[in-house]
Amino acid sequence: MNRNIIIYGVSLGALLTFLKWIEYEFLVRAHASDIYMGLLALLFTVLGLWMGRKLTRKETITVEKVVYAGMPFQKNEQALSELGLSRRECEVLELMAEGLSNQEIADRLFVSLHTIKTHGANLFLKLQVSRRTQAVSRAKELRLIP
Amino acid sequence: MNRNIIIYGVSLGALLTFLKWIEYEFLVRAHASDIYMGLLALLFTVLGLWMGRKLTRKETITVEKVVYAGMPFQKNEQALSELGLSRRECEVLELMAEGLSNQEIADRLFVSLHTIKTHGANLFLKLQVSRRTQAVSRAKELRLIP
DNA sequence: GCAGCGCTCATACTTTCGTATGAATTTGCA
DNA sequence: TGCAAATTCATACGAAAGTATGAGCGCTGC
Repeated sequence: MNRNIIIYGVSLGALLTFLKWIEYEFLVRAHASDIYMGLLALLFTVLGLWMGRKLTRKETITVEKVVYAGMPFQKNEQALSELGLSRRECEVLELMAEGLSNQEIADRLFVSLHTIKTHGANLFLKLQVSRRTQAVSRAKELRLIP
Repeated sequence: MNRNIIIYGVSLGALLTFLKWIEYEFLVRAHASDIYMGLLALLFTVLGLWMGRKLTRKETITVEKVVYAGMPFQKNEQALSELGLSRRECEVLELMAEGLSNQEIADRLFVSLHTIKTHGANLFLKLQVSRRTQAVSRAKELRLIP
């Protein structure tokens, strides 16, 4: 186990956490009273990044190695954009991963069963699979879902 | 997305990082000059745990969900024996998680499609689900599969 | 021995899933 | 504003999955 990677893991974890917090707090709930929590997360980020910089002058590491090293799940946005998955397709994929049937997904998203089937077909095409379980398995590989 | 879980994830991540650092530094390399790095990791840990406590006063979350959200997989043998899954059922479950169809599983295990369906039915009964995707999702929750 | 369990296979039926194809509507962006 | 992409809905059919039920075989412990 490389210590540099460990420390970098913490810093990246904190950074990603902060970004997620920003997204959630400012775009979804907008509870101003909790802002200081975000600032603390920012502090985490800065400290972590500083430590990471200090410790990795000599060695360069890949991001993949770190994200898997015990940190909370972070979606692989690059793979996501490369695949060209749309917002709705991602939602369907996540619900598929929870084990919901097409009908249940349709009810959850307030659309028809046909729509979910269409999204599913496009999803399978983009992920190059032919069944929902394969899609979930592949999406996990690509870190599109936890 | 639950913010509490995110923050808890960071704090636990930091804690685990710290423990790993301890293990590495004191048991493997023992470089006394780098101790302040460990202290910073400890600071991370304390801050993270404090934030986690502060943010989870109202809601309680299970530790399992967080600790295993990126840790190396270890099969939950206790849950396995409590459910009473047989060896064959476990094999089928694992192959289901890989996204294989019943027919493919049958071919892989050199048995008939009927057998796999029977195993599947028993599996769903024991896991209290009704579809393979749900079974995989549930098995992941119970840490029967990675 | 034999009862119990796991594994196997089978038939028959229902449900869900996946594919093919077409089309209307909405949305994001140049 | 206009076009491309995304989203939505639909019909129809074949494939896969799931349920119900029954039964034979081999191993293990009492």
